[in-house]
Amino acid sequence: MHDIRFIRDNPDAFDRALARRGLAPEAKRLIALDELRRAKILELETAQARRNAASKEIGEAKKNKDEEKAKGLLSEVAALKETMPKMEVEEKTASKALDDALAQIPNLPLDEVPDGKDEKDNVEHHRCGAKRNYAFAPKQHFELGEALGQMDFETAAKLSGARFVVLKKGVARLERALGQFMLDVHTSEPHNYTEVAPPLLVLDQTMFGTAQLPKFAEDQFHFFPDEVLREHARQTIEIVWKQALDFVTERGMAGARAKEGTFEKGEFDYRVNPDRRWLIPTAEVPLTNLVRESIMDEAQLPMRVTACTPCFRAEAGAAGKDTRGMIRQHQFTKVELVSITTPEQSKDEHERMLSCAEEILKRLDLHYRVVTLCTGDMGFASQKTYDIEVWLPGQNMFREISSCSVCGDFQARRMNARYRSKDRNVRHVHTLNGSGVAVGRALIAVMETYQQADGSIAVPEALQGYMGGLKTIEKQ
RNA sequence: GGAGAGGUGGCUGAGCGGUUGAAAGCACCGCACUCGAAAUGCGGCAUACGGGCAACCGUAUCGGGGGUUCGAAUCCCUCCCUCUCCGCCA
Repeated sequence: MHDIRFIRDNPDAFDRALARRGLAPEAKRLIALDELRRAKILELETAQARRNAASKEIGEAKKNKDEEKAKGLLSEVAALKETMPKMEVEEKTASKALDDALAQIPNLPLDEVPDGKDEKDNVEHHRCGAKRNYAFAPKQHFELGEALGQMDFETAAKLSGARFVVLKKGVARLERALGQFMLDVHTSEPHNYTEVAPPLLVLDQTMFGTAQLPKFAEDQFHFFPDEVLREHARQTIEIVWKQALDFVTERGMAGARAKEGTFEKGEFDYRVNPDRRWLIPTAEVPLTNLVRESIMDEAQLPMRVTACTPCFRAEAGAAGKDTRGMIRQHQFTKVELVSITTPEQSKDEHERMLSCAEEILKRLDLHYRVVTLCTGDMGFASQKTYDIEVWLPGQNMFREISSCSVCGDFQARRMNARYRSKDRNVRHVHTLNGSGVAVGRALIAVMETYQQADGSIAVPEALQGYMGGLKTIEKQ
């Protein structure tokens, strides 16, 4: 969420930054909404000030037994109160219009972020490790997993539909080992993140805080309690029934077809609904919101937290993409890193976070590269993002395994997360998040990288302690 | 799920219809005292929004929303949350 005062003071810079993301200018429209809002506030507050002053005068007049004066004031307040409800509604409407518009606008890229349209314009930052040579044609992870009898997509589809998997035996344990290993690395020196086990189900305002809402609702899984859905259905039917009745009364049955499709949905607010819960698409959501609506002490910053959680994504826009294998699932495990910092700390923290994520791949001895995302490929809340792409020999390409973003105060504004600086001022914190790393995709990378000619998987040294000393995953 | 108690500033805690944005204490900041520190004394100390070049002024906020009233932290309704007891349950 942007600060409207910044936009007011720097409309051209704001629009130029949006243009770098390939977006149309917004400053003029936003400033107009803001002016309307402020005019309405002024109008309302002037009336309230008069009402309050008059009320005090009434108190005094009554104390002085000046009934005449009290009466006059009373009628003045009565007249004022006639017009005030309308002002209140107008003020609320104007403020909401501005807030809604602001909530739809993505964060601005930092100066050093490369301009570009899509992932083809991302810029390689550096590489680590090298492609291995195989004396055979390397297979993809699902070929390996299915041949081992430890990765079962068909059964998963029976249970849950497409984009789920059932893991078994060594492969299941390998996934667990990866998560444990990553958490252990991040919670010890020198990374020093604090381990957190957060809720996986969150409220609307929490999803709004990290900017999954309102714009990306279709990418998420959510649910309402049954009684809320029943009530909604009841209201909708009532409204449709009434509209149909009105229409028929007005024009007779013959004209009814013409109006097809125009029946409105009920007055069910899909934007903020206190009865709704969302499955988290990433632990970034609960971890970042840990500090929502609070004022931190500067001494507590930077605050670093990590969690290993399941993540749930509807993958609505990815129909037909990566349909084979575990690359793109509705449910996957991920270790997430989140830092809460002061504005001065966030840029260094971003580099630090990237190196923490890289450390995992180094210890697993996986080949990867780091790219700086271009303006057109960055996420909604991000000011700057590094992706880590791991080499998959079976797929013969680099695939994203981590994404580290610095969000500035964009999320902090939405969450109202602040800190008290040493000079006693209260300011918004900066937030950062990154995968450290995606466990599902790390599993894929390990399987494809460590595959052997006979289809077995060598267990990386760093993981053997987590696998009870197991050195090879083989068919059983 | 049932019964009861309660939600006030960073914390503890008063207020229960009219200079109460809110006593008092703690914490914190400044000053004095001191070679320094402690102790003590004096002063300061909420957030957001709006207006103003500024000094400053206004509005809102005592869990959320709604109502009564000229006026609500105080009265009424409703929702949420916390605690205690009972029931159910992984």
